[in-house]
This record gives sequence, structure tokens and C-alpha cells, in this order.
Amino acid sequence: MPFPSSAPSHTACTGAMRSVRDSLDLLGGKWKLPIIVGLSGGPQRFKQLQREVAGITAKMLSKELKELEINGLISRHVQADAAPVAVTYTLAAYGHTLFPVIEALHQWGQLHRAHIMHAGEVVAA
Amino acid sequence: MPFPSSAPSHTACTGAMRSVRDSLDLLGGKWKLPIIVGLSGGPQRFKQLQREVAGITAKMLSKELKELEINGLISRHVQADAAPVAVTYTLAAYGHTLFPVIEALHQWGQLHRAHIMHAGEVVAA
DNA sequence: CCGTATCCTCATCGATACTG
DNA sequence: CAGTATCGATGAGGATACGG
Repeated sequence: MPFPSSAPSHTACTGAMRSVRDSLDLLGGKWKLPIIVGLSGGPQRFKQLQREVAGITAKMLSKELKELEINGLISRHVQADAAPVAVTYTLAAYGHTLFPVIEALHQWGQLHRAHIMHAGEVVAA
Repeated sequence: MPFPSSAPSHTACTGAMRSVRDSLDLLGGKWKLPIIVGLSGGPQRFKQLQREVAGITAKMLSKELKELEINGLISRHVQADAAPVAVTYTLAAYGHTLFPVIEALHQWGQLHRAHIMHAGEVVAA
């Protein structure tokens, strides 16, 4: 069944393609979603976040956070009064709209892992 | 709320992160999902598929199809008897398990487009 | 029609060193 | 702690030409 599921014609998926590509453009790359996941449990400081998103370098984390903030998915708060300056990143309300996407990816990742384990089995959705 | 949603502890998202990364590794890149979408309406010949997935080159389509087939998401059928050889690609049963993922991406893509209209800012397309 | 071979460019990402 | 600057490797992806 093409997307959207109630589509009438053979060229139905054209519209869905554009949306999917849009999402991919914004969320694609290695780190965007993992960072969102890392923030899904609550606000995090830069260093904490780097520890949570295993393997990411400070450079990449900084760059990705900037892009995510520009797109309104997260927000950045600075506590300038402390001696070692504290910066906190928070998942914005708009960022929470990504949960269905992440959930779907999470589910499928688990399914695929199971699928690889016993490669002979047929998988149920 | 961290993933999975019923998680108990502060380190809850670690598990979800792995699954999401797994999916991203397999489905990431510019063309994998668009190709799946292109096949979601039914079997397609190579050239038809290339027309449907706007902008893809024969080289990329060939390469991506190979990877998708290796991962069991699509299947390839050759009709050798015809004069111009006919090759047909079909979304495998396992490929259908990606529908929730694509649907989520599709929905969010639309949401984001509306979000941009509304906000009047952010991101040049 | 269905690809493959070759060459090329450019973005992505990592490592390291450094600053406020 | 919270980043930035610089360099370099890698490979994804595109253009073109050609083969089965």
C-alpha cells in the first residue's frame, strides 16, 4: 500500500516521498537523533551529553547542537554566574514531536536485530 | 520521557540509542527510504523506479538496490526471455516492516513543513 | 533496457591542540 | 567546563561513457 495509505492513484507516493526526504534532510546524519534521545530523559550539560551519546566528539556535538537549536528542536541555557560556566541543553516542545519517529526507529532496530539473530524466521509486524 | 517510554531509570535511553543507531546505519543515506517508498505501491522496473525516485542516478539506484536486497528488504526478479531484458524489483515481506518508520517520517515531514510556514523562519530549502 | 566502470568533488566526520 | 580551530581521512554521491 502506498503512502499515504488511503491514496487513490498509482502516483500516490510522490507526495509522501517529499515529506520523507524533508525529514531525512533535517534528521539525517550520524548524530541528530541520538542527541535527541540523549536529551529525552531531561536537560543535560554539554559534557554529560557527550558521555551519553557514546563516541561523539566535542566538535560534532557542538555543531549538531547548534543546528538542532536553529531548527527549534532544542534550547540552550547558560548559567554564567558559576565559576566553571554551566550550559544546559533542553529538548524543546517541538523536539518532542520527534518521539514517534524515534520510537518507530527504535522498534525497527530491535526487530532487525532479532531478524538477524535467527535469519531463517519470518518476521511479523 | 526517555525511551523506552516505560523505562525506570536515568540511564534508560542507552538501550534505545543502540536500536536507533542500528536503524540509522541501515536506512541512513539519501536514497534507501525513498526507494522503499517508490516500491511501496507495487513492483517496479529499474527505469520506472529511477523516474519515481526523482534525481537518483542509475549508479546510485543500482548500488542501493543491491544493499537493500542483501538485507532482505526487497527482491529482484529477472525476465531473461524478453528482448530488452526486464528486471523487476519488489518490496519483500520484511520490507513492509519499515512502513511504520516511513509513516512516522512522512508525518513529521508534513508537520515540519507546516511548522516552518507558521514560524516564518528557520532553514532555507 | 539494465546496468557497470571510471573519475571526480565535496560534505562529513575524526583527531588533536588550543582558548575563555 | 564548554567549546573552537585546524588538519586530514574517508566515502557518499554525481557525471559521463561504455558494455550486455
